[in-house]
Amino acid sequence: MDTNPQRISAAESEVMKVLWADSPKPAEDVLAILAKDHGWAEGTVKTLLNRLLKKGAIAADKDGRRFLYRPLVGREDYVDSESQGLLDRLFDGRLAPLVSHFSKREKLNPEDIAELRRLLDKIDDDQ
Amino acid sequence: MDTNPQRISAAESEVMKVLWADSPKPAEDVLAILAKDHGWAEGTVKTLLNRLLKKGAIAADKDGRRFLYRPLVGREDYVDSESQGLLDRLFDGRLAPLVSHFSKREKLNPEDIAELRRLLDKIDDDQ
DNA sequence: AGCCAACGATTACGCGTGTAAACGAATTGT
DNA sequence: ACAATTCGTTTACACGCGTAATCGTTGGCT
Repeated sequence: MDTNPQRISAAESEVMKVLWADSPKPAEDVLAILAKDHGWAEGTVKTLLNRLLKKGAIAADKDGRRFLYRPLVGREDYVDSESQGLLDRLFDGRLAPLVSHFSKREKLNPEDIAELRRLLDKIDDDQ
Repeated sequence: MDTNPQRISAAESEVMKVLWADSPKPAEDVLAILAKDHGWAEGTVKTLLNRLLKKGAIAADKDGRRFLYRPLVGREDYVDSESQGLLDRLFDGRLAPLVSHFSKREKLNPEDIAELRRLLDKIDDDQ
């Protein structure tokens, strides 16, 4: 059971990031990285790993005395649902209004614009 | 006190949307809209208005026996912090990777692409 | 003057989350 | 074999949020 996609919280997503970057990994390695990056205590990381397990977002495979954790939810899927959600909530589900917003806020430098243009050209080429 | 910008939750943002659309408004009007759109009870809307007041996101001006509510936080600012937050969390703070992501997920139709191109051209013209 | 209606303020309550500590079982070193 | 260490599991706890109900006050109506 648990066919339903459960939400991954902000703190949990930090754990996912670590596993997406390289997995499978023992809890120890995950802890080491998150302790360094976020100052999280061991218990915190353990809790997050367990919650992710319950949510079906990761799996744990026994490897001798310990477990190796790996993501079940793909990073692309996660990123997609998060960004689509934001677009839906704030920009009528479309990208252009978001870009327009950033432009109005002067958050686009010429380099960004050039990069976007290259991207669009490439998309056209591929199609 | 309360110089710090407090976070606006999802439900609260629905109230903000109503006030951004047209304000000032008495609670009754806000309620009417949200009851219709989301089926929220009176108490729910009152709570949300109060939380927004405490957070400093809206103001209430006495108008006879009731209050008229109006936003203090601008919609643009809200949209900006939300979208910048997402970009920072998922796309290294940059727009291009997001657009690239959408393209890979085949969420960009030719019309979207054309619109983006027009946007970029317009930005260039303005600068 | 007293009661009712309207409206804001206070209180409630379960769930998810951030942040851990404590507990228990298994393994390894002595 | 026993103790210490190492992992995973269970329990904890405060806070924000979604979702209201109830309380209290004030102004209007009779």
